[in-house]
Amino acid sequence: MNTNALHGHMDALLLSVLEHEPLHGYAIIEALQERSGGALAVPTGTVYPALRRLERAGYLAGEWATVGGRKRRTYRLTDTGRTALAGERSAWREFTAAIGSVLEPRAR
Amino acid sequence: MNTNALHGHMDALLLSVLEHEPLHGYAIIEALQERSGGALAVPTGTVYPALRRLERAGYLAGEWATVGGRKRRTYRLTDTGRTALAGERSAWREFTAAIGSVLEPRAR
DNA sequence: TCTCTACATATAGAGAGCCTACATGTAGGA
DNA sequence: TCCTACATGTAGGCTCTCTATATGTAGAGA
Repeated sequence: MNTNALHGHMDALLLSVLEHEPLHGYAIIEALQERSGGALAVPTGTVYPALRRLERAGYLAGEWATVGGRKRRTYRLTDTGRTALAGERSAWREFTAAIGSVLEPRAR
Repeated sequence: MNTNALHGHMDALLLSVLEHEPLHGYAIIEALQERSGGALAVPTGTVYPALRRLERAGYLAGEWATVGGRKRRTYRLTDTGRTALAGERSAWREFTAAIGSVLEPRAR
């Protein structure tokens, strides 16, 4: 899929994937791919900077850990992030409704 | 609505609005607003360059006309554009399905 | 007559955000 | 030893949308 079109929806995706459990970047990428049935192949060069951005925004809290000799930065959703996620969800519904009404008007 | 998030979907919108009748830029903007129930307020600085881009791509054919003393550039969908629209529609369905599956997973 | 609003198109420059390509390093299997 | 999976990160480029601005006509109202 042309993930370029994600423009602006990446945040929602990342927050959503972290809703129920903290994950590190690499695992987030895998989770996105799995949850979307393989459709979302988001490159690392997109995800890591985005996670930093969301952390700066206060939506995520990141923490370093070492597992099996490898360093990981695990992110969890903050309360502010949880609120933001709810906002992103309703924005997504509005967005699809608006585009959908133009693209696939119910003939009536 | 944050039309910035339209990124990449503008083309589909424009092609779709021109599917059944040729329109000029200003009328296209109004049609988008009307069809979306007021949700899509796309600025002229976005639409006019986008129309030129689609014309260069061969999806639209534009023609000058004068109506009531005002000059208009009326665009109609070409055959190539019609094919592109079909592609945009299926891309849109894939896109929403992918994001949707991450954002609002059917709890099951 | 003057002014305002609607109609109508267009460009320049800024900003956002995603991408490609590259850099770095560990662990484990062939 | 080499390759693959795991794991994070930066630099620079590109595309597309936005804001702001410019230009001009037609018609309504003061």
